[in-house]
Amino acid sequence: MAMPAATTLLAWTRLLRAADLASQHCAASLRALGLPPPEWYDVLLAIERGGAQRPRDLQIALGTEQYALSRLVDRMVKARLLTRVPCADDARGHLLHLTIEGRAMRAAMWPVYAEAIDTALGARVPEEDRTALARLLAPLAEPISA
Amino acid sequence: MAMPAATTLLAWTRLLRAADLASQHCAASLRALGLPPPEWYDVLLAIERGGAQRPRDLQIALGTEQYALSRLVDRMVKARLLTRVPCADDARGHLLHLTIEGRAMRAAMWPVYAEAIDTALGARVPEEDRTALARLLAPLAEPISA
DNA sequence: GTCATTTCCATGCATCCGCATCGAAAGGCT
DNA sequence: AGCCTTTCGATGCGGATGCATGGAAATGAC
Repeated sequence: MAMPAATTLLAWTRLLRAADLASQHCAASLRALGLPPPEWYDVLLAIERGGAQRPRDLQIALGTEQYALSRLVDRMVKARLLTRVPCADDARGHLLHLTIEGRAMRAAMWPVYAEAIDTALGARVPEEDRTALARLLAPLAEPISA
Repeated sequence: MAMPAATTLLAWTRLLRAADLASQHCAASLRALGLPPPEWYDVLLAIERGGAQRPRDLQIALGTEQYALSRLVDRMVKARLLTRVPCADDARGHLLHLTIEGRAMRAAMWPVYAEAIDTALGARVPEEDRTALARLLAPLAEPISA
């Protein structure tokens, strides 16, 4: 029945609550300005940094579900931020390229996204504690049962 | 443009990733045994601990959106775990009572929920670090802009 | 009392998610 | 070559979410 230790329960509830509040705040900030949700930014950034990629690669990098990414890409293509280009060496897949508007959108989102992150996290935890927090969270940011 | 500090970005990504992995694991564990999702447990526990409550109280205690809770309660009533009882002193609302099955369900969920929490968190972070983690997360678990 | 405001909860509608499954191509085996 | 298995990505369908709004009761101002 493995009753978790009290410290485990406390860390658990705070972890979930903190992440929920933070991501809520971030999504709300973007939405308030008519900008797309955070996931869009993550996709745009990943492609801008890593160059054109295949859905599978993005899926792994971003930790999303396969079908979720597939549909997210659908929406972003429809919004003309991404294009699907047939893949030369694998006819099953395709490469995701940023459009000009895609780059522009990422640039437009960044200040808002950054500000939201700083309000939700940076401004509420001193530098030293943020470092410690990142260190303590490191093992938890790895896939479970590793 | 408030470019967040590097430590802020690192803590940010790990916080979101860690919480996502943890809650995914927990939801998956329950689902694998045909049990309801974690939110149901939280509602059942809150009522079992605090006695019959009004939706508004639960909403605040659990940090959910008003409409989300309303529909969550709908589902739980339909599943016969909860009953809505007219409220004597306020005809707008009602009190949420646990049914026998509600109590039984909470009891049935707990071992699985507990095991999942321990696997996702307790077993991956030593006691000392969990304490530190809880302390560092404390400010972030409070509503933003407070 | 009357009327405006606020609180409490539900719901229509569009979107999004989760699960299972599918078709198609690639890779492996004999 | 032929066939089986694995990988890649999309999608049908039911259900959940978010947003806005609705209606009804309570509260407050006068």
